[in-house]
Amino acid sequence: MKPDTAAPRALRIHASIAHDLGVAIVTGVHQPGDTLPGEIECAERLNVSRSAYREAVRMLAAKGLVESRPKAGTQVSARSRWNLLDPDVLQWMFESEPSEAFVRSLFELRMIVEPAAAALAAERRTGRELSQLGHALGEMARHGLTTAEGRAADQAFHHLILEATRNEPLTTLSSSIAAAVGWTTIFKQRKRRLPRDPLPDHQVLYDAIAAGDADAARAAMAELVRRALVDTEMSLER
Amino acid sequence: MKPDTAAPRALRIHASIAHDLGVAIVTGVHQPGDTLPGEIECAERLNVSRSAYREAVRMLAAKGLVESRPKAGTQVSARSRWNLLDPDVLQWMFESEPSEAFVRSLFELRMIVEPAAAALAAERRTGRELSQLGHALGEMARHGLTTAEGRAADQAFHHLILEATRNEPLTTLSSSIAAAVGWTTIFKQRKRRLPRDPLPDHQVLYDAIAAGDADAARAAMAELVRRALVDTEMSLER
DNA sequence: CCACCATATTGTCTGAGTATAAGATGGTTC
DNA sequence: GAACCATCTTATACTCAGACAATATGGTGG
Repeated sequence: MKPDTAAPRALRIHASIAHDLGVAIVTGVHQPGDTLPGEIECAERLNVSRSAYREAVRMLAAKGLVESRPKAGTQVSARSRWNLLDPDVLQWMFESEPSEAFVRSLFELRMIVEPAAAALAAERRTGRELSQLGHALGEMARHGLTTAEGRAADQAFHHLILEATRNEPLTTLSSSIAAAVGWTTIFKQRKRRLPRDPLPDHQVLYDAIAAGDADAARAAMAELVRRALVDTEMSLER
Repeated sequence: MKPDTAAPRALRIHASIAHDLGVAIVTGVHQPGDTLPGEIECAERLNVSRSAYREAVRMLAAKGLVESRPKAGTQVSARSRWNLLDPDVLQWMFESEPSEAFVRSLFELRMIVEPAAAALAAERRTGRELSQLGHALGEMARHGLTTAEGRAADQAFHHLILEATRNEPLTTLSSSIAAAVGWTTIFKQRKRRLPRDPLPDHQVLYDAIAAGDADAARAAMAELVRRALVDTEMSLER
């Protein structure tokens, strides 16, 4: 299987600056309301051209992190203007120990959205999707969650459920959050033993979706999210 | 009262190009997978400099609408990569008659999220927030939903509820969607008589939140979202 | 209190050169 | 012969530099 997306080997300069600046903002190095130094000064300090720096700032502005105006300079926006659900912003938050309050907020949102998504999927999944779901479940069982293949199957499983909801915004939302949260979890936890076998819960969820039982699917997914919260808390506390 | 955000009088060139290109993409003029003409050609065609055009593309890339790579050019990304919950993207979608399926998806998501938010708000609202909520409700009653003041009070009412959830990501999500949907609704409907007085429903919601009754708040908000769906459908069908 | 103005800062333009990876090319292996 | 792999070419985005324009701030004067 070839990589589905040919990602650039190294981040472009503008992207890497956007990343660094973005991280600095979400971690509070630059607080909301702060005015960044001028373009010329920043660009020189980073040893990049003004255009590269400007493109980075435009990206952050597109994500609501900063606002630029002539004469006023570039300010860090109020948190309420940040696109907290932007995949990049989420990733930046999780790159450096997000506050426990934020993580809990995110899981609170997942707890609202994902069980509802599972219920929709149970009602709308096609036969084809069901069989793909079954295949992913089988792969998870074969390889286990400690292998790359197993984790890929896990992600495929959850992604298939989202697609089965036939709801694009909901799919976007859930996969963004899951990606950011899940990535750090598996990264920090790879040595640690998983506290409990997650497969039975997945099996229950699969059965509910197969049966078209929305309520059972909702309950099973709620249990899975609850487990993910526990795992994430463990990996963040240490 | 002075304007809370000093918005630039006119959109900057890069922002206006990002807007136009963004609309062209979300409306399908440029389909996912399409490769845009080169920077030089596009910039010339639009009579702008390459840097302005590039900054526009960078903004769209930050929202997941396009992907640029040397030699390959700039491609419109698959819909699954779009940040459908980005406020700008949402606004662009609603600027030109979104598909009914998309609108229904959005309301399906609201129907999942907003009642849950109301329930959280009922449990967590402070006394101060409650009194502000009461004030907003009073302003709505005084001015009615046909006046600017009344609509401002309505928005304040709903925003206060979101803040009371103490959940930033959830607040971001709901206000983005509500802004995009609400904006088009009031715009297209301003001449039309509102089909039913929305105030009683707001009153019920307020009472539930005041009483700290999560379930009642959930139900009341569900009713409000249902009404909003009807209003939006009416304004889009015509 | 309002109107005006100076000026710092971002915004825009031009033009040149570099780096990347796609796609063609040709060679190698089964 | 066909499929695979290494190499080269080249289109394209990427980066840089420097100049000028437009904007809105914050002060100044009426």
